[in-house]
Amino acid sequence: MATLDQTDCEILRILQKNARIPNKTLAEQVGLAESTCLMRVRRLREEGVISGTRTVVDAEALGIGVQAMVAVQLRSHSRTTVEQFQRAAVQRPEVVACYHLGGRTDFLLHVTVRDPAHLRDLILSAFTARDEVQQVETSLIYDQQHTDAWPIYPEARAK
Amino acid sequence: MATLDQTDCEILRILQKNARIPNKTLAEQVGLAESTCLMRVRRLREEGVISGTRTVVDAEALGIGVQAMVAVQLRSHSRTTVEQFQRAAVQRPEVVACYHLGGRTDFLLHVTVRDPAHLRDLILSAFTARDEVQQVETSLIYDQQHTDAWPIYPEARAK
DNA sequence: AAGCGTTCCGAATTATCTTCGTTCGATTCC
DNA sequence: GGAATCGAACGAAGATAATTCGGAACGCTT
Repeated sequence: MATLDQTDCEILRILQKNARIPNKTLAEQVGLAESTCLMRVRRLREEGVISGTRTVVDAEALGIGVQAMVAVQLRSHSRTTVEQFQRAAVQRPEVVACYHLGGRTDFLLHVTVRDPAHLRDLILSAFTARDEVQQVETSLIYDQQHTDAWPIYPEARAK
Repeated sequence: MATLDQTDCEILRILQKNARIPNKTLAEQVGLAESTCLMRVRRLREEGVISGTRTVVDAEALGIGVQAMVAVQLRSHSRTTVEQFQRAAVQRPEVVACYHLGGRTDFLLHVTVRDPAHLRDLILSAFTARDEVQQVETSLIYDQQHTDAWPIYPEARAK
């Protein structure tokens, strides 16, 4: 499968920052005709390089007063145990991200809750209470920053 | 400032999943006329409830072969030290997210790299080498899942 | 019940997206 | 070498969607 050329990278960089930029404007910025630009974007979508679009919302406006990272260690690392915990974790609405890690901690859960009391309830009922969980360590998120575009490394588009 | 009503929540839930849904379709799904729906979306944008839109790309297609969470402990917790480290971390292109935490670890960095060698180079040169850094613990990300919509708690829209 | 503000609607306008036929340059195949 | 083929790009026309606008319905206050 073809690799991403410079124009593709440019398109991806712009679209990552703003998914709703008009195709017309995007075409101008990358120096292509509208139709050609549209074709490239469509191809990127069809090939799965672009997997979706998201609207970013303000956590505070949603009533999310507290965010935390919850590090979880499991008692056993059998496939069934791991998968069972993961399923339980991600189906909690408060859990917005679930990272399965190698190393000391097995899972890192990014949770979004109303307030400290809500956090406590969530952790006690959803994590600590589970049999397969050995240890839970919660850290409040004071501040978070996200880049608006992921890096692109040359020779990309493996699949 | 007004609170989010049920329709707003509905709109936000749909837009979080798909930022490029046509306004026409969105209006149908929430049971509003196009013009009214458009007005509500515009208001949400103006009020900062919607802070932007992002295109999600496939990490593998970008040449990102390895992702990791890097937990960093600083030697000092003075404001200047913390801010200095944070600035240095986020300006690295490989760092796509930087969480400032309370608790044992000070920072959690989500890094995206080509391969294990790249990871090693990044950690040694960007983190371990820094004076303000006391300890670094790296965990590979085996798997990650993100919810496609954050929870919305009643009585929202504080500001 | 009248006044006021808010929310909503639908049609007309404007802008954008998408398709299509064509051109151009590079590569391959006689 | 020269014709045929392929891929990528373009621009105009047609389809689709976004945006604006005047006015109607609703709920509250007075």
